[in-house]
Amino acid sequence: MADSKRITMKDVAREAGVALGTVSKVVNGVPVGKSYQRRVEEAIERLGYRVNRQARALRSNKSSIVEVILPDLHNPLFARLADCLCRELSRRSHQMLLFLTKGSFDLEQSYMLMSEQQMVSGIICLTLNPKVRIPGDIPTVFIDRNPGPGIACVTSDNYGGGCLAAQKLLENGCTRLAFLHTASSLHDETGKRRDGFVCACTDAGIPFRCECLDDGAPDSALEEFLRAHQSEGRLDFDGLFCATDHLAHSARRALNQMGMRVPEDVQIIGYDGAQRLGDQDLCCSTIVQPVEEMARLCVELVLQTSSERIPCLHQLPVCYAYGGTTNR
Amino acid sequence: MADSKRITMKDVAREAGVALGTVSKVVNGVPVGKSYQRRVEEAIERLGYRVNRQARALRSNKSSIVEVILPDLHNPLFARLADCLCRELSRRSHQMLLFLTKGSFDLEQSYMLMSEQQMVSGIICLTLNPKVRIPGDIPTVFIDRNPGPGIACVTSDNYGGGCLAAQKLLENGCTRLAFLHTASSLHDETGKRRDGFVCACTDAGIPFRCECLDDGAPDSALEEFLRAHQSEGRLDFDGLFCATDHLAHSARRALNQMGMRVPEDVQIIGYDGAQRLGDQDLCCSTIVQPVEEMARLCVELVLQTSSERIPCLHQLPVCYAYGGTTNR
DNA sequence: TTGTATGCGTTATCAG
DNA sequence: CTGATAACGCATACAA
Repeated sequence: MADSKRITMKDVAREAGVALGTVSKVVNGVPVGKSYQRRVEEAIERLGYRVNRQARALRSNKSSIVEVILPDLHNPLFARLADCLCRELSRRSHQMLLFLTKGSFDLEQSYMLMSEQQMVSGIICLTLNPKVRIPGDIPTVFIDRNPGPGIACVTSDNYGGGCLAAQKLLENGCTRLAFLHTASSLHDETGKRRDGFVCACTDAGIPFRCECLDDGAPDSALEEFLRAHQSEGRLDFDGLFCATDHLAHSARRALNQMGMRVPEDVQIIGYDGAQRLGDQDLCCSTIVQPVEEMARLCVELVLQTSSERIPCLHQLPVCYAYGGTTNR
Repeated sequence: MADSKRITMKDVAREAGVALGTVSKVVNGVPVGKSYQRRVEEAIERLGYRVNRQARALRSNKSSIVEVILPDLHNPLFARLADCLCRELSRRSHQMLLFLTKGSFDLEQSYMLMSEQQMVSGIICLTLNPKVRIPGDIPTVFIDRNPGPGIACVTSDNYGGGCLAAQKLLENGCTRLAFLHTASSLHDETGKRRDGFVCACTDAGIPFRCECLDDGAPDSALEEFLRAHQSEGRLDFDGLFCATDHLAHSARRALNQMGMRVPEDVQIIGYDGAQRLGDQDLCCSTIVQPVEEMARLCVELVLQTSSERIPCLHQLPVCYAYGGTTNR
């Protein structure tokens, strides 16, 4: 309203009595004569000049915007991820353009390709579609999905986490284990949670079973599963590893409704490290993903010059945390 | 890598054998000769052309990006807000550039002014700084903060919600009430939660007290408050309204640790409608904010042409939801 | 060193 | 209704 027209480099140049190019150099940190430097800086200050990023992007074919694609922000894990990514990008003078797919393959694909019209400097994404096509000429980092050689992937140590969950249940006195997951909670890299679990059980010579719940009606499928494994008021397993905290939480509730006590009758471990209210206590005993480190690494990888893309699969270590659904 | 250079309108024009301006018209839906229309569309399809939004923004001085400023995404309310805003913007062919301030006044201000270099088409923000300066020439919508005439503000009916909380506690048999909040949970519009609560108590002739907890160490301040109001194993109030679900959750935990039972000994109502794991059960009985509607309205207001900015304070209705910390 | 001129991909103006 | 042309704000190769 007040200032009807934008301040441009040309205005600064006029105000400082120098040429346009000189202003550009000062703005971009290119060395320039000492007195010119001062005059330009003063003019910038006086006029309140701010660089127009669109014009810069158009001209230099590079912007300070990174595109981030996630399923949603309801899942506390994704919310934390978005939070950390945003801060880390800010710290490195970049901005986050966020897209939410709700798991839709079509949306994943169209957002993925939107970079072609946006001139973003990179993409960080967590997609479900196993064969999403990526724009060839832009740095891309996947989370929990390994699209093949040359493309970076950041994930937690899912295999190790699966092992760790089994070990912790055994340490806590469990003798028969079970693993629960939904189809969507076990795509690509995260599928290794089961593999690690299975391996640890096998190594220990412990009986176990794995069950995949229908994504459509997980709650009723969950209840059905539990009833099928219950006889005379007891379950035929005493330790349960769930592929996500979300599932673990549902399982705990269903068990309580069936009159079973957690952790007395059955102990549960989830995966993610989701907290109840964002920054308070865990909602279950769990394998904690190092979200902050993962975010940092994603940003580092996506911003680094494409030349040095050495290792493409990055697995970050997880740890176990007590959250009330195990003995300790 | 594969395609070394971008496809531009010029390429399409050459391919279709028409002039540049004609392509632009087709792309922007401006009427054009039937046969030209077809030829251009075919060329676009054949070449896989996509409009360059930066160039468009530079030229037309308008982009499809809306800047959203929030404190963080750990708070489930903010996460839901960001989620809904993102979807709503998408639905209207816009993108969300997200900034997180963690409540820092400086960051709020600098992100607020960043729009000046980004050519965004609007700002939706939830800021704490009472006198943040807004860029004059860009549509801005505040959440939970009313910066004065002419600037749009979207909020839940905080006053009505405060009343409702008191009423519900009374309905559930409480006879002495208390209100708890932190400084940051009670800024500007949200302060009316207390006003409504106070008014309802006064009208009903019910004794009550209000207490402000130190933001720095809310947990210890909380405990101290509770102990001060406890004698012989009983509290001197039996109904507690907390300014946020977050606070309500903390209060419940602290009370449990002190050996008090919720809701038997004291009933608690929070504010927000935060869910435990994003889409599961409420973490306490609460006054639910209509987040989705608020997001929709924010987007509508920020995108509408600045001419018709009639009412500037929009209060959306809240409702009460049982979440286990009251009798019903 | 500093200044000048060109073009990034679009949109908008105006003359055919 | 169509086609050439001039900006938009900035970066950069090139000339001074």
